[in-house]
Amino acid sequence: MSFIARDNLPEILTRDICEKIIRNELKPGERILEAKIAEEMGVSRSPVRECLRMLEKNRLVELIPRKGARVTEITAQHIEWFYDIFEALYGLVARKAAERADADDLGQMKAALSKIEQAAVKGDVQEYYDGIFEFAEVGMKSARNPLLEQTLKELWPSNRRIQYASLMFRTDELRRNVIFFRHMASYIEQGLGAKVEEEVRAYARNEKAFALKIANGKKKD
Amino acid sequence: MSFIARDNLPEILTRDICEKIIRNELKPGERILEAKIAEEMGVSRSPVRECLRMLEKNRLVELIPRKGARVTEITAQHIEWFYDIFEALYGLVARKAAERADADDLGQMKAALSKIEQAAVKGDVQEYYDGIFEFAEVGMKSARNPLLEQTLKELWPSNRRIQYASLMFRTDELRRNVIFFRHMASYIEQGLGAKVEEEVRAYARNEKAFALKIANGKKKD
DNA sequence: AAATTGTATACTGTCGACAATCGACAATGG
DNA sequence: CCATTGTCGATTGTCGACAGTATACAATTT
Repeated sequence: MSFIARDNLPEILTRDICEKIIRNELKPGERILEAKIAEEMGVSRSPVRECLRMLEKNRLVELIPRKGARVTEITAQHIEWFYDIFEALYGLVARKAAERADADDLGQMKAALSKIEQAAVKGDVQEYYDGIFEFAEVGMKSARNPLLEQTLKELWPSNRRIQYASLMFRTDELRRNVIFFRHMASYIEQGLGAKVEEEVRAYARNEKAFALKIANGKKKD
Repeated sequence: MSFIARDNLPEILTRDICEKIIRNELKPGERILEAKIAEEMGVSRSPVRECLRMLEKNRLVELIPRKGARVTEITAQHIEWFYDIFEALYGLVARKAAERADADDLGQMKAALSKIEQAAVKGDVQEYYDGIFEFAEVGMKSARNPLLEQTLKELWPSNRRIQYASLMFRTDELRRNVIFFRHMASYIEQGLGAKVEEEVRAYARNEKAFALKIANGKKKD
């Protein structure tokens, strides 16, 4: 009765390295050697290569032909670039979700919302972020655009990477941000597309400003 | 003195298959067998596998673990999904381009514009599309957001695939669309971000409607 | 000493072979 | 006759080996 994860090797490797990059254990600019990873994980280079392609799709590594893989940089500029796209795409998600969410979607959204609220009260940053991603996931599902969903999910690791840096500075912000989510859920329920879109965009700009403040605040490290 | 293309194998394969999918020589839903491609192209399966990952990034094939690759479907829904994203992201490109384009950018943009205008007059659809993509490329460069650029370029093959279907129906439309591009160029030059953005979004909605009309017009085929 | 060339070596790119898995169809039992 | 299980062929997943290329460093020249 073995419950061996029947996930394939490349995905396991990807998750592992992904996490290391997000947690900044693998530093920006650092080289990733196929053979080294392969040996560390006890597999051959083939699955490692596929894993690197996936990480490239997630913008966590940069693949240069015949030169190998490097962990991507993440400067203030990168953060700006990311959030500008974030704003546009989640704005779209929000608007469409308001148009198309059904009762089931709304139920899940409220569940995610209360998770966020409780986490904010407790000051549990980890659970707070879990809740946010859950909320976002329901939103994407409600928007009924799988291509958009896929595109955003590929950016998800970048998002987590950016947020990770500001995790410990966040505790005070949580309560303020909860308000955004309440508004979003409410507007979506009422089908107010334009309003949610603006709410989400405002949230994105807010997040961007916060992430930039942190990034600039610690030039060292 | 051999002028062998020193591009790597995977890219050559990718271009080849990419073109076949766009031209509908490989049909939606059709399976792509690694071994078959490998033999046809006289290479081993390794480069073919990498090529398939790239095609997946471009949304031209779908990769299902242990089941292989299939050419993605492209229904009216897919077209809607695509253009909704197109509208949001190119809207962003346009706005940022208006903020950031320099004299050099504007020069290149005008060159692309006159290429488009001439092609429209001649009714040369191929050159028209070349011009459009050139215009879009300058726009993306001007927007100074490499992440956005990368994201959009990954969607580029999908764009071409959708357009390909309507290529032959387009001749009349060209002149009308040229007006859009004139406006865009002009607004960008004047730095009118909000105006270009709206112009681009209108253009996207226009394209979407056209592509949908074609797609619905020929349920057969 | 600075610039250039040569050379070793550490990688990535590609290959062919083998293992694991899936799907279809046949065999078996109810 | 239907459902279940077994088997086979086709196809993907993984591997280790070798080929080819970039990089760092030493040797050579100016």
